Amino acid sequence: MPTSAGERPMRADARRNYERLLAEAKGAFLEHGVDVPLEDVARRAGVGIGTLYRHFPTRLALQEAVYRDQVDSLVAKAYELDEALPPGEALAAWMRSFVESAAARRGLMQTLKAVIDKHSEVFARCHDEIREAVGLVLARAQEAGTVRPDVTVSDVLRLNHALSVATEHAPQDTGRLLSFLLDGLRSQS
Amino acid sequence: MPTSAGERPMRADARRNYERLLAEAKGAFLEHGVDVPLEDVARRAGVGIGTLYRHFPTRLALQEAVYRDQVDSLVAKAYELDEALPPGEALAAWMRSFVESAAARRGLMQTLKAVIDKHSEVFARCHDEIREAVGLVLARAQEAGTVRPDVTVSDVLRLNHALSVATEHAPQDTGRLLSFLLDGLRSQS
DNA sequence: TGCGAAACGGAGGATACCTCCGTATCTTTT
DNA sequence: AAAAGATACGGAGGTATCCTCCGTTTCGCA
Repeated sequence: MPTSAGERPMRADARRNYERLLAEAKGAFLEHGVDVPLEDVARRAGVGIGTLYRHFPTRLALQEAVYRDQVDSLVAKAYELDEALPPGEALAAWMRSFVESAAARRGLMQTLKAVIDKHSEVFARCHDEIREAVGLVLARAQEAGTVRPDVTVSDVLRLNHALSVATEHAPQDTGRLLSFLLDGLRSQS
Repeated sequence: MPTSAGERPMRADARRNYERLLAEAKGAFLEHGVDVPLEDVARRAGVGIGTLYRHFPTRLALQEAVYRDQVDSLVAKAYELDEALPPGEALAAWMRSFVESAAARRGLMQTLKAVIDKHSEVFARCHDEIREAVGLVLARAQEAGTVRPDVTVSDVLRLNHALSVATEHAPQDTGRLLSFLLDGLRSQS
């Protein structure tokens, strides 16, 4: 969100730079991993390093911002699948798409974890949004009987993350492992 | 292993320094994470930075060496549980102990992953040992019918790792998530 | 158009990495 | 036991990246 929270709108140049930085950071992270020198990101965006640090005081702040886009699209996906599929199938489909999209974003899963563990404010917002979306899909799956009732939203998110990390460099195994996991979530033991 | 592979034994001072470095690295990783400055490790061990780099040319090499100890004890644990428990239960017990011990070693799970992905030689040795141990336990569980036959050793290791990373900072959820996972490995769908 | 606020940029101090080579220590030989 | 040769040590210093600080520039409002 390129406006200072609740205050007057950003100046035009500031907003422009913020957006260019975000876009270039996303590209740079994908190309060179999340440890790419921040000076490179600044150069790609055509701004000074000082400007980068003003907008994103830490590396994690920049990673969070990039990450936020992905959360948004996962949230949208959850609602979309909820409408498109029968209640018993949407959760599995969403988890599949989560894990697949994670595979394309190298290193960002570790960032996600760092963010989760840090209880950051940025994450808190994403957190609520994604919990709400996944909560909806999960509840329907449980009503439909395809997921046992004692599974929580946190469980789903955590397991998704776990699987993403594990198969980051072994995408061919992702499907099998996810299906084991889904079986586990289904069975009433 | 503080002897140069297959060649003449290390000089006494070299061996001493190697061992001190390893011990201090283990401590420093636990206290400050695996990103602790290597100069600190060298200082703690009472050697120069050059000595550290001679024994461990990269950070990963040092992490691998520390990690190796843990693999050894997990391998031992697998054989131990195989003897102590009925065949259907040893695998679950081993996975439980893996995940629990991982929780105590912050950051090292990420190292494990880096090592796995790198196909390093050091890992290759550990790899064989642990695959053999887990393979034994897994095969018995499959014979006993508590694990479906299409689960592989890689699956078990990968899932273990995933869970360890995911619950590194949420140990209270570890048990539940693992039990979901085990249910998934058991059910024939 | 002019002025104050906001943002920019990059120099530079600090930290960490890692190599290189003169010095010190150990081991073997006589 | 002493010397020679092999091996290992240590840390100075070049390089890379981080991140702050502040003089300069740009923007927006009146």
